[in-house]
Amino acid sequence: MLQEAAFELFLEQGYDRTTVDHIATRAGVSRATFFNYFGAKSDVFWVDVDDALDALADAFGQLPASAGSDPIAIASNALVSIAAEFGAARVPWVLTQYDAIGGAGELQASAMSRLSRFAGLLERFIERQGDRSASRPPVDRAAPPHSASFPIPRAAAYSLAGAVVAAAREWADAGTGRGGLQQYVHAAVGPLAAAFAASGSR
Amino acid sequence: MLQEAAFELFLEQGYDRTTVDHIATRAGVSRATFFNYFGAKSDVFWVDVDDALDALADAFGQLPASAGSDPIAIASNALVSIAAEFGAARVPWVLTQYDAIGGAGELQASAMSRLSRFAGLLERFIERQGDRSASRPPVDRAAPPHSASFPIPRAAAYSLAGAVVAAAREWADAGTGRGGLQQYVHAAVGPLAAAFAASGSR
DNA sequence: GCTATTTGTTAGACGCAGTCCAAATATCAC
DNA sequence: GTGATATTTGGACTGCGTCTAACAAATAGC
Repeated sequence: MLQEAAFELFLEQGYDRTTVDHIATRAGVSRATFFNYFGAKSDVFWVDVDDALDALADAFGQLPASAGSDPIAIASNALVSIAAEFGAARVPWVLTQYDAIGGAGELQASAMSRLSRFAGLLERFIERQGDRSASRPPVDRAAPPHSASFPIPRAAAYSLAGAVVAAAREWADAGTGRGGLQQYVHAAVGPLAAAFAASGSR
Repeated sequence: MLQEAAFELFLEQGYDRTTVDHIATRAGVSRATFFNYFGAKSDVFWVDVDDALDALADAFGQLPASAGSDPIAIASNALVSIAAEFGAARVPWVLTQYDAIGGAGELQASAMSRLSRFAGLLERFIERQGDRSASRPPVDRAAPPHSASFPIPRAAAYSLAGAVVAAAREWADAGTGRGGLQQYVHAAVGPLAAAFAASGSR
């Protein structure tokens, strides 16, 4: 309802010219109430994505630690699985409308906290899964890296996160014949899972 | 000088309690002058990184298009090469001090524009290099992706960008025995170059 | 049903980043 | 030194986000 009011107004008059007061008035509440529901004006963009990140955190929390399995492949599969819930009709509104409404700077500024959370979830998951694998040495952070000792979880996590962002952008840009997000995520993360698996076994 | 003033004050009283007025006064100029040099308060964090991105854009602009060469490997090499300019003593100040000064939210909010620029440079470079390769079909954005037709430049660009971010974080976290950034970047992007090369040849 | 407590909304004050503009000052070329 | 140009300045302003006390609505207990 607040989100709907915001989206209507953004389309009518652009993001920058829409104030929080406008949104609150359109929704029939006070401005202070807006801030009870959203931490910032730009948070209205991210409801679906934040929900998906919650779902991902839940999914990771429920996967048992599997000694010997490839954590990056497991993480990739979880990503593809979450992506399955985003059919063609469920593109986050802002991804298809941001050109029309302006506000790309704000969108960008607010995206990083989501990306950072996402990468953090991936990293911690990969680390946790990887901790059960007896073949991995402790990470030595005080020394310059050699290829064999670079902490794979962080590089893998950030790369996967980047690939998923690329997939989401392709999906959003694809127009009405886009199908679901899953195929895009699968295609984008596929090469990475293989690469880090090959790298981690050295 | 404005940047130095800002960093002193951030250390003395934290990012949030340091206003632009404080910074300007410390530097002996007016507040309006601060905004002649920086678009936003948080831009003081990013001078070195912005310079590095400029250098990367220059490097990409000077590399000739090479038909048949692997653009991702070339891009990776360019990244490693730029990273060579960041010796142990040249860690961007904010990467080592952000815990001490607060302001992590602002740092994050301002990071995305840099990351987005970075990924865009990579993507356009890879596309431009790849355009000379007769073996690549035109990208069909209206159809759902299959592995063979997924637009590799974007996925590769975003993944590489992510990997570099991971490398930079490792580097910053590594403490005083860190050495230069180059080794970290090399280790992080290595698996990716191989992955997308293998994926692109299918 | 009545009272007390808890929860949610509101109006308004405030600080501050960022925008904008006209006036003041500094710099440059001749 | 003069005139043109460039830069800085002070100040007004908007809007986001924070905070608080007052008020309203919902809930719990008797």
